[in-house]
Amino acid sequence: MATRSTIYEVARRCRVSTATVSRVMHDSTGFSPATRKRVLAAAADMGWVPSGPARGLAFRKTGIVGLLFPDMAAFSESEEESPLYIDQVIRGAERAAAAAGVAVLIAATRGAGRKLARSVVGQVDGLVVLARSLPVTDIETFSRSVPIVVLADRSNGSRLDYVGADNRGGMRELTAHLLTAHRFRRLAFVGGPARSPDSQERFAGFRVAMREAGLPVPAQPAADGGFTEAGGARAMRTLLTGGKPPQAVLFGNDEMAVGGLAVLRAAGLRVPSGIAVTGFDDIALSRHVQPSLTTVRQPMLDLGGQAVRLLLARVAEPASRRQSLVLPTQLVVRRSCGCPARRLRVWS
Amino acid sequence: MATRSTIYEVARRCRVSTATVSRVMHDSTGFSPATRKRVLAAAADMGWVPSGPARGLAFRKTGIVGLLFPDMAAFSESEEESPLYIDQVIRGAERAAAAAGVAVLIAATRGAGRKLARSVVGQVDGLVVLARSLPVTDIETFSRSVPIVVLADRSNGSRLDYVGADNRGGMRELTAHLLTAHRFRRLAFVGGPARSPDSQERFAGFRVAMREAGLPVPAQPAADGGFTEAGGARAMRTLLTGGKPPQAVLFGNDEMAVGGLAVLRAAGLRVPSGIAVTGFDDIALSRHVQPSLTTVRQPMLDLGGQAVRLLLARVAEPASRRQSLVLPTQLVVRRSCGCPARRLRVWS
DNA sequence: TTACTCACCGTAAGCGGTTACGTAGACGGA
DNA sequence: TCCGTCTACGTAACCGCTTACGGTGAGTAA
Repeated sequence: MATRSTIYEVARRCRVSTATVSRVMHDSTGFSPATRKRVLAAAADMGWVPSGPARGLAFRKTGIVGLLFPDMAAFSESEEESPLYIDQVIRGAERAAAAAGVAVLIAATRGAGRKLARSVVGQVDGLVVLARSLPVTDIETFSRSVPIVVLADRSNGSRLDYVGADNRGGMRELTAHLLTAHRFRRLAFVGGPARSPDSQERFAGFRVAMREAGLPVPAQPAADGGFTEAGGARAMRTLLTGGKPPQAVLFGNDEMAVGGLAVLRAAGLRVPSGIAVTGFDDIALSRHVQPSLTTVRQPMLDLGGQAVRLLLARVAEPASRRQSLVLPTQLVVRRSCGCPARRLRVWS
Repeated sequence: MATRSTIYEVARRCRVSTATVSRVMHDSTGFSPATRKRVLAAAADMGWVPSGPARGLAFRKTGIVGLLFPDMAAFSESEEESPLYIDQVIRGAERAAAAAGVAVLIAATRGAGRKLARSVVGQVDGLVVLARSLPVTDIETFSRSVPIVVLADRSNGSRLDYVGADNRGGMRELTAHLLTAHRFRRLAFVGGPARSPDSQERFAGFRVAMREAGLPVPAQPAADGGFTEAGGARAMRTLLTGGKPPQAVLFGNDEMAVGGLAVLRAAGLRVPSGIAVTGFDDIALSRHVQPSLTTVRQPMLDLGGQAVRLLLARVAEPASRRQSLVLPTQLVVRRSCGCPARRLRVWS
């Protein structure tokens, strides 16, 4: 049951050589229509599927690209969750890959998984590495055997292709919106994990906007919410217990903002009239929470898609110049910042 | 740049044979501690990663399991989207796989992708096939070369291992809740795509509950929303334009329910006082919409996880008896059905 | 000394495909 | 008839790794 047949068996079945079978399968030339028919028929009714490893070995190409990502949620120790947008990145990557006829091998490196990562590297034609899924030294090592594009983390491997979103620009634009359109002055920024490049870049954008407005520029985020809903709630509470609460809280991502909103609701504070709230990412939730969340949209599908496209380009042309792609973000103004309600979007 | 080195180069570098290198790498026996050290050092600083295809060929195992799913959203023709829960299934599968040290090869078969599916089959030790991603005949064919477990679609291959959620039971329980706790009598069921097994099973559960309550049992869903938010909105509108509107609308999944809620809000109808609404799946959104959505939780991570576990079990023991696993669902009572508000969950 | 054991290691035959190269036969032209 | 060309195949080497098997030298017992 479930026994793979080989090309030899197919060949024997229709009294030709394996070379002929192979040729027929690649619809190249060198066989008569009659043999073609026989081979195809034999292959079909034997249910023959060519061995991937064998082809990979002969071709020195597997037709697979790898995608490594952190999945911290699987650690019970750390409450740190994998941001929801990873799913979207995977989807985007898969689509771009499918368009090129290649499949995607995914593996989470939960801090440890060195072993698995190695085996993935051995299997693929190229690798997309999401931020914080692999120590820099490993990326360095692996990039010696396989092309790599790093996603959303420019901190490492300046030699490598890079794709990321314009976190800085996005947060700067959002901050400027709060500063100019709403004339808020006391803003609090809630960061994600301290070592997360996303978080760092967004905080940097916040600082830029503050500086440009001539306001005091904090050296650190006002609180740290670890990019999780629970963490956002905790951060919100600490901000509330301090002295004078801020006029607006900028959460480093949407999930934290959602947690923050729940705390404010429970505390009887109105959003945005009492305090304004914003997020980042524009996850599916954000349109639906009450009040709807002002945020910055990250082109999540595109991140995955472009990463794969870049990767395939490099696989095809290994010597080409290094590419660095920063995808634009988009300010999404909804209710939670204090902007007037707009007509609800109802599906037509 | 990015050139793979081979085991021969490693062997030559430290003046041993490839056999020895291989032995060291598998920490089997047959070498001195000194050679071990040399080999390890050489391998490390050459950045050698063993070729997956070569290993796969020699071992007749790749250490990869495949996951095939439909991704209809990529079709512009059909508005039909891939349900959000696919992401969760993928995550669950990846975790279970990682626990066993194998990676997951994912590929969407967008109706067509026969070619890609074949190549996936050739690469993997086993395959998980999500409902409606492959015609039954293909599943049949592929199962001759590789173990397959089908996910969420019991319609095909009774010979194959199966994992699914108790859609029928879940919808039956939910319907019974509306019938007994709320004493609703006029219920409308909104289905997904007609050929979706999920949709069919849920509708079946609805019918069972209706019959048990002695109420008229519809032969068809009251409307069809294609499992999408937009489709749910459309379905809701048609239900509203008919004669006497139902007291409660049971959507076949949460996404449609969310679309329905938006329409009701726009139409000025209150939920649940004017009309009750329920969903199915318990996606992340459902807790956050207004009013929060009463629904049935599907163990989405588990679906993927158990599928992979079953698969690996069969790979290890090909002759074992066929397994069929139906995971329980869980009724999640929130506001949209008319149950009293409960304390909001605030993260502690 | 001889024989035997054992640790350590090399040789080479696969695994299942691809493909460069060789060849047999048909056919046409001189 | 002979030679060249072209089509339709077969032969066998190779891709990089694993592993059964055989070999060598040191140590040990007889």
